[in-house]
Amino acid sequence: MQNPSALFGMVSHCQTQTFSDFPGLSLSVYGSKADLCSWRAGNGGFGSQICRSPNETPTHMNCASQKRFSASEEKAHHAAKAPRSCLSLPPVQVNGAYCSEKDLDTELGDAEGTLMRCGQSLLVGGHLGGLYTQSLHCDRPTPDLILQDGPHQDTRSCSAFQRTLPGASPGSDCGTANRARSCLPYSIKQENSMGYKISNTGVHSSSQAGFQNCSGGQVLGMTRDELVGAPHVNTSASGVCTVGSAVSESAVQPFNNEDGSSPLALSPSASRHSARLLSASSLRRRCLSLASQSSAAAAASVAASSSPSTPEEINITAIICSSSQMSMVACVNGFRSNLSPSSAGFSSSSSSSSSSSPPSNSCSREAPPRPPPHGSPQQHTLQESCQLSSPATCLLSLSSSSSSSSSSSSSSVSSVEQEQGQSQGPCEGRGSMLQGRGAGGAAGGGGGGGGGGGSDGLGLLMSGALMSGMLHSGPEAATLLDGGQRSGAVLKQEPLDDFSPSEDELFQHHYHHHHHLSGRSGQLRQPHHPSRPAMPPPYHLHQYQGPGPGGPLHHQSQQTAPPSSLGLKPTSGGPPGSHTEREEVGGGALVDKQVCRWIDCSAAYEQQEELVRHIEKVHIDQRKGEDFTCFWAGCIRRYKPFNARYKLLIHMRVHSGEKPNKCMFESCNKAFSRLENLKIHLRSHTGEKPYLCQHPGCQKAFSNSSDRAKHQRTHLDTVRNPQVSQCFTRVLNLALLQIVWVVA
DNA sequence: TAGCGCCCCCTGCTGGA
DNA sequence: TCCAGCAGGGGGCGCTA
Repeated sequence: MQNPSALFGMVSHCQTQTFSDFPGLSLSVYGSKADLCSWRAGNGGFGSQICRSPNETPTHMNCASQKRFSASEEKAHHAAKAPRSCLSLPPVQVNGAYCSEKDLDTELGDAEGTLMRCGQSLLVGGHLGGLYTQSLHCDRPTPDLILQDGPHQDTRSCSAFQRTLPGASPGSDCGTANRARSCLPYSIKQENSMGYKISNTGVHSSSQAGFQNCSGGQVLGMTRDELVGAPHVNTSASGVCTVGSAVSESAVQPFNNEDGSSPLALSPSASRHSARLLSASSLRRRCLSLASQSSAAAAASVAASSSPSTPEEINITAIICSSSQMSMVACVNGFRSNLSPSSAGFSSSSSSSSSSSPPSNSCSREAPPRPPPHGSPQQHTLQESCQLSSPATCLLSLSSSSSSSSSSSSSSVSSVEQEQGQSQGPCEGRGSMLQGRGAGGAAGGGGGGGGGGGSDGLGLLMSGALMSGMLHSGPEAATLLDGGQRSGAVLKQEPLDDFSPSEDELFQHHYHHHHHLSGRSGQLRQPHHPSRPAMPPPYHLHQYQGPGPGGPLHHQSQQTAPPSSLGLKPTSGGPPGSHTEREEVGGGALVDKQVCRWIDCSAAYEQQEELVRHIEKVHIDQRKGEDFTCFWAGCIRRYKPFNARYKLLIHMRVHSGEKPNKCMFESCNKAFSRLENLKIHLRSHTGEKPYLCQHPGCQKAFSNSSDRAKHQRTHLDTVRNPQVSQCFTRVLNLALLQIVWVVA
């Protein structure tokens, strides 16, 4: 059998950052959904041949997903991989020490910043508490040494540590993208895949070049449109990289879904590098998973740019430039959140960020209620007492700021936040989402939430640092640590989508309930949010008579149990029964009611079946040709539409608790909302394990592909490199010191 | 032929043993 | 580490207008 080292995982959309402190060491971020399954068995010697030839086809892959390669996918693969070729690599030197294969075999596993020989793969991210484990694969078709996302199943995100050999010439066989990065050994390539688009090579290369060449400060000072429209930026003198058009493409676009468009809408041109589009959420996960790596990278950049004229600039630039795409985005967002629409200088904004806002993202439930809604954004920022360090918050910040800059006014965002603040205070249960939005909205609002945003960025880095166990002690560090921990905690949460549900949900619900509850708060809400996507039709379900006998029980019962119905908890897709409320009926008995939490709907039923019918009839069927968006309060999808009615229908089972697929085995009363899950469950009865490990020589079988994927990653985590680990340890320490210094 | 519904498969994540 | 469950996304297939 052919060695499955065929590396389909490469995608041209990548960014690479080099560290002047470590000549020849650079960080690249790759990504592609097409990075499917394959790994290197490791039988090649150091500097051995790599990769696949441009003519190789996916049929060479030893991959469980192989069969899934459709013609279009293959095309995508070929388009993406064709430019790549394989070269033999000589041993390379890292910080004065040559990396031997032995080194690679023994030290590389911990992931953060490791070098690999071309063709090798390794697992990264596994140390992040199981958070979004990723793998790297070295597939550098040039005489460079790369660590790059592995082609295994966890292909949705990729990061790579690329080490370029000083003086090495770009691989002649490199495609446009490769040439782009090869020509700029000290550059950053940002993955453009992020889902939506990244189009063709030409565009990519140019944008990538822009990314590689622009300075962080420049970029941060730019608007999203500028980022998009100005892919070419001069290279900073230090060679420190850049957030450039890559950010605009991969970071901004994916998260800028506030227009109500599906992710696809953001991709006018199909990507030739990715057979499948990535969801924004998955992208964020990816980015998050790279946090720790980015920390190290950040430190490297910090070291590289260690001649700061202004601390803020230096630090921020370092942080941002050094971050992986993910955390880079987060940091950018965080700092961008400090910028007003007119956008003051980057450094100044960052300065205000670090000085005017608490470094820690404390979330105190005892925080005083928010001030009146008409405060300035800055006031808002300062008054923001609950800034969870959700990276998604940062992402949202960017999204919000981006969208707000182009389509919605900052005031609109602020007003919503203020509404939220008024309605539920800064830290109510839904906080993680709402605050995320809050920060994001603040960012869009022109500086509001800047502190939070800035902290978020730091939080991400700290989070990564924490994961690496390299924190320094001290009050500042402790503060950051707290933030970082929070960040880390939030990182594991379901990523915020393009925008928080909180705004509309809260508004809708609060508006609705406040009206129904005779204005408990007495604060009138604005009926519309200008930046919101199309809202569900006004069903006026107050008058709707449900299909069930007696019709729906209206929500007035919420007067006695409003919290759950207000979606204050991120039940998002949450636990079955989250739609259930307990209502006191005549005689004092408590009866569970199946409450419809569709926006602007207050129907409640005694029977789940009635609720299911209600949802389907009223909320799904009436959607007709509209996008299939779930407007369930607190739904984690944040109004992101499904591409098919059926999928919305299935999704609604999450909220309704419907589980029509029951296990037919005796003594097994389990039921499932999806047939697929039932089938998987049945395997536990039958003992069927159709998923076989594809690793040569491994005969393990699994009942589901997920387990197999995890297992297969263990095969990748076999190489280590002590030198590189030391490098990144050092880099990480530097980054942490820098962060502490900035905050202090 | 396009649109739609349905299904299948893959994937990621989580929790528990 | 493995098992089990949940849920989303992409794509294929068949039916229908």
